[in-house]
Amino acid sequence: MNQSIPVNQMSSISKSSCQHCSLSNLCLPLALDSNDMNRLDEVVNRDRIFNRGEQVFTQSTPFRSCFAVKSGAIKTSVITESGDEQITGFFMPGELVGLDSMSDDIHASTAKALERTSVCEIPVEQLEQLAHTLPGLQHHMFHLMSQEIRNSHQLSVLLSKNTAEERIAALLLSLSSRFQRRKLSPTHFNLPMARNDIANFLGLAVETVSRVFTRFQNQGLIRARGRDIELVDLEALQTMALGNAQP
Amino acid sequence: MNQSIPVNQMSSISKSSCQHCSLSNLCLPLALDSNDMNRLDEVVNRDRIFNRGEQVFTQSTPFRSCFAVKSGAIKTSVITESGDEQITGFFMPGELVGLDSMSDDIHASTAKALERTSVCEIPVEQLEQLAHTLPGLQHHMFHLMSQEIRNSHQLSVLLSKNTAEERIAALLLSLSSRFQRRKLSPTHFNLPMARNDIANFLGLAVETVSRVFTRFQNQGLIRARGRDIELVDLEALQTMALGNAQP
DNA sequence: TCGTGTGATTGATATGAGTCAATCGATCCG
DNA sequence: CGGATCGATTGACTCATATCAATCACACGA
Repeated sequence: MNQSIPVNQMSSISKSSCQHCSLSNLCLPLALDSNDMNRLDEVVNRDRIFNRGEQVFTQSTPFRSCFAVKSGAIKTSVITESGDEQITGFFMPGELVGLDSMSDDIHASTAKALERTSVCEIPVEQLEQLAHTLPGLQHHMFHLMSQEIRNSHQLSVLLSKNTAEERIAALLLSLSSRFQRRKLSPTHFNLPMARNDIANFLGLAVETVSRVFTRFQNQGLIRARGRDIELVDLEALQTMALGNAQP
Repeated sequence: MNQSIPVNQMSSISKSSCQHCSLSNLCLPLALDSNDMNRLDEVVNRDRIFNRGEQVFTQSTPFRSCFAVKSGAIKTSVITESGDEQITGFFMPGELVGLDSMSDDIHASTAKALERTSVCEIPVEQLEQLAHTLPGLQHHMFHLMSQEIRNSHQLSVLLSKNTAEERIAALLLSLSSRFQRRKLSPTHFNLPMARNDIANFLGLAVETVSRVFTRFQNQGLIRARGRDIELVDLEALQTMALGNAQP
């Protein structure tokens, strides 16, 4: 159990340990001290690679693992009985995918790589066991899951209360702050997803998304060339995202 | 630790133990054997009563406890920065409220009693500790939270993909199945919430809700007099709720 | 180099649900 | 009992966004 690796050998595995992962301050290790991190290291199945469009897991198949995004991006979606897809989330590096099926036996959603993506696979059975041993990890898991609930509630608010413009402003700002957390530019980035995905996620038609993008561009709020996005007027976007505030 | 109560004394406390709660097969005890249930009993703050309209907890106040609904009903909602309310869920007896704030320090939502409601208060600190000791409870908590995520995703689907009629049909059926779980009539019940709440929850105007109710009534799908609802044609409602299935 | 396909944009039109406004019904209370 | 209040219903009109349809633009393989 305490088979930790001597320090002087660590550099050789730096790429494949939570300790040295550049995302350790965003991901699960966030909750652990270095001793406990080794325990986590032992159960993580590192560096699984998926190409754009490949499924990481599929709705209604047995649920065995959660996945932490290391690089790239993932979308999750549920397929309704009537056959249409609703994207339920976008996941960026450092974020944990699959929590909507925790302690269930089948996946409640499908996860698909939006671009070439590497993930760490964390078998649930061992994750639960570990969480049982390490109170900090259990606490963190609860935290992540409740955050996921709040995110989803936030989406519900967007969908039921906000206009197309407000929804898109909100999405752009959400992405922005997530890039910022990773020390990347919060104002200039590449959208990992297609217009279609944005539309689906926000409950809009693709055409509407397109129109809003050009409108934003004309108003000088953003500069967009395909997936290359520059947020020019953050302030204005923030006001926009807040919606029709009537005092 | 093993201070279980002799069997012959149990009846005297039947009203205030998880063991003898009629909801034990729906609620947290579901995950526990009778020994462990006593541990839970010790930390639960039983029989807190709230009158209609009273807040069980309030958004942005310190988060200390989750609440299990014993009787009555609760709605949870988030208030956006722009000041409007979005109801995020209705909670019926046997259901756990407050999971969206687990392991956070402030409440992410407000919970309000829809009618005279009694709840069991479960302090989170002790709940986490207990979950740490009892793997079954931890597992169940993960399960409940992931279920909450799925519910919220389901709501997102409704809000972004379905018409007013489909949303209302879906809500009625959801309530129906929850009454059924409690061995109550799945076809004849009293709505715990006002039209206004339904509208808010489903992202509709009150007027629309009203119109759909009367339309359903005219089509012979339901019989409604105020909050008294009878589901006359379950089949048709189910087809309706599935939405525009195009084969 | 040229199709060919996929995703994005733009325009014209239709519609589901929101908004505004009036009425109704029930409950409450002086 | 009669006025007041609150929730629910119904009607008339409006509007944001979907839908339908065409074009555009870029990437890719032959």
